[in-house]
Amino acid sequence: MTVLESHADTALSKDRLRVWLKLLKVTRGMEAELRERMRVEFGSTLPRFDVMAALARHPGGLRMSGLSDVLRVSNGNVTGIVDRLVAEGQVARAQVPGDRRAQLVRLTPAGQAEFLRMARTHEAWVDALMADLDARDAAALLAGLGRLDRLEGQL
Amino acid sequence: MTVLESHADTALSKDRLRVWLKLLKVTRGMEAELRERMRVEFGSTLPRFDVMAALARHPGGLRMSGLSDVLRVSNGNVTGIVDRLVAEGQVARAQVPGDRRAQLVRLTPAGQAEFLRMARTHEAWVDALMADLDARDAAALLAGLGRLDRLEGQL
DNA sequence: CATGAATATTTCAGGCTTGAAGGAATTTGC
DNA sequence: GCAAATTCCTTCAAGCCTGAAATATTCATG
Repeated sequence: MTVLESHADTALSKDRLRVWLKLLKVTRGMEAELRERMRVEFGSTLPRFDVMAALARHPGGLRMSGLSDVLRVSNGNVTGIVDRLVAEGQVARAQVPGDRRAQLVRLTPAGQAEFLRMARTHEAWVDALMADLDARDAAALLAGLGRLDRLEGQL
Repeated sequence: MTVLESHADTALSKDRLRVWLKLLKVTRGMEAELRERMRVEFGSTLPRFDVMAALARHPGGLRMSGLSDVLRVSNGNVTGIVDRLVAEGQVARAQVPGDRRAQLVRLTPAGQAEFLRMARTHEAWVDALMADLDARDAAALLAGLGRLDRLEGQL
């Protein structure tokens, strides 16, 4: 950091703030659109879809705390979402042999089928929402976002 | 769109999905960090800060529906947040002369002072969280995000 | 001017989210 | 083997958020 940058409110500071505001705007906008479509098309929600996606990537199942870690969401939150998925029959809880505290959560066959249906559609939605992005734009965004992602980990 | 791109799951599709997932991860991560700091440092929240920021940019005040438009949040949501800000003394509701349906919401002097304090700190937090971003990165991100922002408006 | 349409806001149910507190089971250290 | 610390999960209060319904007021039109 040079002397010229050592005070707040440099041009760079302002640009970073602008990036943050745009990041928020774009992410919230896309999320709102995807949430609405999820609701109308599947009668589901993004958090439920996220849980199912995590379970789909772990065919052996995940513990509640495993879900909490993977999704970076509080434990209590996972409890509520899994409760609803169980009520819908998309997911099942099972005992963990050696540990009576833990629960293993797995997609049911119905949940697996439904997830595949949702995942394909969801991917197409994202693709359409990002239609303006060519391979170059995507690479540039991934690079920039990668920097932000790395820095956060350090906190 | 060329013939090669006319089926789902092209490399570009995958890249777009990757961008979306990273966007979500970075935004959620930063938001969680900012939320926590807002809570600890100011006993406040991002939604309340957003409302105050909108009002700070409109010294004449905003109607409830104006806030709803600017923040892109539902009407009912604004009601609750403004209720809390009123209870805290940061914001006041006033009658609109010609229209007894409407409410004009304004920052109180205390709310204005508190907002300035929060805004300065918030900007510094964002700056620090994005320390890895140089002017070039910021410009690239703004450009890429701008494309996503534009496309959404078309929905 | 009356009445039906449009507008501004609130209320509500349902769901997501957190942080904190609590209960149950396991692990650790002596 | 046992007490203390840790781990796993749930519960809870408070807040945010949406979409839909209800209320109140204003506008438009005949």
